[in-house]
Amino acid sequence: MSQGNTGVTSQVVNAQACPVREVLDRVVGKWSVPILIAAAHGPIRFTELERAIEGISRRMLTLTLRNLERDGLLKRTVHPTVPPKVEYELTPVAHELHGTLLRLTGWAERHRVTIAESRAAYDEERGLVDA
Amino acid sequence: MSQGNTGVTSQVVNAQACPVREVLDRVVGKWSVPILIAAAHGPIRFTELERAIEGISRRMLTLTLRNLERDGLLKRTVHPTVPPKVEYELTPVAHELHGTLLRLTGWAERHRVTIAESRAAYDEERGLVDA
DNA sequence: CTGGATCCATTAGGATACTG
DNA sequence: CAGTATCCTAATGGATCCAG
Repeated sequence: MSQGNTGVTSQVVNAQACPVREVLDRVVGKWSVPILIAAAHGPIRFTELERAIEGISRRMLTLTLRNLERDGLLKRTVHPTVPPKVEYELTPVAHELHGTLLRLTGWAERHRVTIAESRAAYDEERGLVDA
Repeated sequence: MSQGNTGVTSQVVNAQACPVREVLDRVVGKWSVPILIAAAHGPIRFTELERAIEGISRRMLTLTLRNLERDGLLKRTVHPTVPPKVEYELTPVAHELHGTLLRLTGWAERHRVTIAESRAAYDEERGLVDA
């Protein structure tokens, strides 16, 4: 049991995670998750996203939206009205990811206190052992 | 259906994703996922991780391991032998995350070709429409 | 073997101002 | 409303050398 990794793991992680990591880095990037979750309930407008996420800059919202659209995770629809109206919605591929993202945030919610405590304890041991 | 986001989403994303995002940024960071997956099969040594992940620098491996240990996701065991032997293994909290991480990489594997194609198509439309 | 420390290049990302 | 462009700082991360 203590040797379950020797020689096998390297191939699993190498061959699969490497091309996958590029995808994941993009999809699970800093702002991608909240955007995908916010857009999961239906088409959502630029300004709505900007307010919903709070903390995101207009610049990063634009950049992340572009990347998600480029990767085929978001569908961008421009309504040629005045003032302009642009809506973003998940593509089928992104919808498939939604459940997993909820699991991810669910896990984070359930354990965020425990994690914070662990971090505090760790810092205390190393920061001011006996001062 | 096209208005499912108005006013409701903002609270969902704000109140939940914000504290959660800090946790996620750390856990789903660039190198955390491959490390957690590689360590899921049982205790694994520093050098084994270094070879298994391939592309990670010794520095980033150390830093990410420290963060994961600090957050209580990895348990670090030092065997006082010579030469030293250090093993990392998932904590129960991290084990709870493992299934979700596999879903995540599974999704990335299934769609990475589609995503690459989408990206290429997007670039072609904008890069050299008729040149 | 398992790191820590330092230096340096790249990139992410905020602030701000401007536009169709 | 929905962006784009520019500037500038902070963080990321590789390379290298040193150490218990």
